[in-house]
Amino acid sequence: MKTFDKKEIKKKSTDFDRWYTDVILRGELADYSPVKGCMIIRPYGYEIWERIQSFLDGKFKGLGVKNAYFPLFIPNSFLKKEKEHVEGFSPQLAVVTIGGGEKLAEPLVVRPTSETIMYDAYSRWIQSWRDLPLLLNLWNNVVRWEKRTYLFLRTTEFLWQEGHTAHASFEDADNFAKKILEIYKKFDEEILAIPVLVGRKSQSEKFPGASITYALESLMPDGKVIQMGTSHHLGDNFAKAFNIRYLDKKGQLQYVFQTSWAETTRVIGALIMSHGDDQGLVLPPKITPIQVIIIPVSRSDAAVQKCDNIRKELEADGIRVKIDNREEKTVGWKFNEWELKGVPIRIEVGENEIKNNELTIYRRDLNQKSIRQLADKNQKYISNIKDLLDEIQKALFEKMKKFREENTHEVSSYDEFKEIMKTKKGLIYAFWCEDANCEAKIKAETKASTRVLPLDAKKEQGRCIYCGKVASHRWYFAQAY
RNA sequence: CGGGGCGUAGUUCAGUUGGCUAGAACGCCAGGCUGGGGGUCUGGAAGUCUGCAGUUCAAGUCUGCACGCCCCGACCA
Repeated sequence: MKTFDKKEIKKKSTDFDRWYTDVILRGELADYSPVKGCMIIRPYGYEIWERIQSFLDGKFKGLGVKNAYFPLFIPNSFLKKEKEHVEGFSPQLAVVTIGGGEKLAEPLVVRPTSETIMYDAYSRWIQSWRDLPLLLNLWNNVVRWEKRTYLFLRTTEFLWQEGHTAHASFEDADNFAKKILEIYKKFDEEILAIPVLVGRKSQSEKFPGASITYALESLMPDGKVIQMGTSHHLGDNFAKAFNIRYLDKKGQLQYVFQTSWAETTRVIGALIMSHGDDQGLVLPPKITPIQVIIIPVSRSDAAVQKCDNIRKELEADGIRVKIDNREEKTVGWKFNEWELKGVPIRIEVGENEIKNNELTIYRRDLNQKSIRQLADKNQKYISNIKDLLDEIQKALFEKMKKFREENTHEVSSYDEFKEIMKTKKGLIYAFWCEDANCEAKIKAETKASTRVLPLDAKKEQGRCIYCGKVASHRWYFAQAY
């Protein structure tokens, strides 16, 4: 018997970056493409994206948001209308200068984000207070010419949703931006089982053109942090640049206040990193394409029948279940394959199970096999499996939450700060005077940047970790992906 | 965009001081025996050795240039 060559996948603990890439490629989530920096998302990975879309789309619609589509190409001049915006995005743009064999009069930018092309339309569509709020969302792709790429986390082209709303007042816009944050938080924590920190970005880290950027950040097992989503309060910056005005009830011409918010295929990267182990992917039950894989160990009629009975019963209750009855693969091969692909529960059906009226269940998150006796032949499997899926979902979240707690360091000296960044990394919670200069120096010296000021942060008295001047809040710092 | 590494079968790679009719393993295809942790036997298909130019009787191997990919930094969701 040949043993599985574990060298095909590096260990998560010792070769984290390599492990991450191996798991994606071998798990058939994605593949490299002929175009540098662009990735192919394979069916198994795309199915995860579809589940993400389906959950978020439903929640957005619950807030009254409608989906729309805007063009891939944006006139170059549009981007220039908002000063910070163009400065932020210029280095990353792909620009089309030739069309149909002829040089274009005005270059077209491949959208890096759609604010400008949408708000040009908004300026025509919004005339009256009755037109507000205007709540639109796009499911599309965007292009940002990244110098260095990494599957799912940083690719030149990526998929996302971008929501864009216009409101009558600053407060309305702020409330909406925060409602979106709640949706993202619920999604990240309850569906992806990844705990997030929710807060506000510093001036230097905010979206180019925004007044306030809110973000959700998650700590990964290697001690770095991934931004899981953002929700921007754009103030009236774009309204002024694009002249988006409405007549209020008193007949006064007013600028609108806007939000934009996004969550991308990047979260799939976070999903892989957060839960995976040396065997491969570990997918939370609520997001995985397949929740239960049934593997017939015997080829007897009785075993085949039993597999099919289990499948029908689980399917009837909405569980995503699949039988792997491929003739050409051996049982051991199938075990390894579905572990690599992160299926939460495996049910093995052979002669023992039939004879003893029991179920052999393998839990992917714990890599543990257990045998469950059934009281009689008519007892249903469903409650067992449903409860177990819930239990796994919770266990994955709790595990990550515990990890975050253990790797969040409240520090009071810069030496301590530096020491942590040099060794175990993780989240650092420390006073900062909010001077961009201190922030830049800390980043240059330790790689840690400010991540967020928690939404519920209380005002305290302290001294900036770097310069020692008076500081009123503690911020989260970490090295970001 | 800087620094490093590498381009040979689908994949990972081997290929000696230049001698090649270019190999292995895994994978793939056909069939047999199997089946509780990547099982096994037999047979088979598969290559513009990244490209271009040069040196040479002879280039996968040496030289130059180009292109591509991977890794590490700065930029970024």
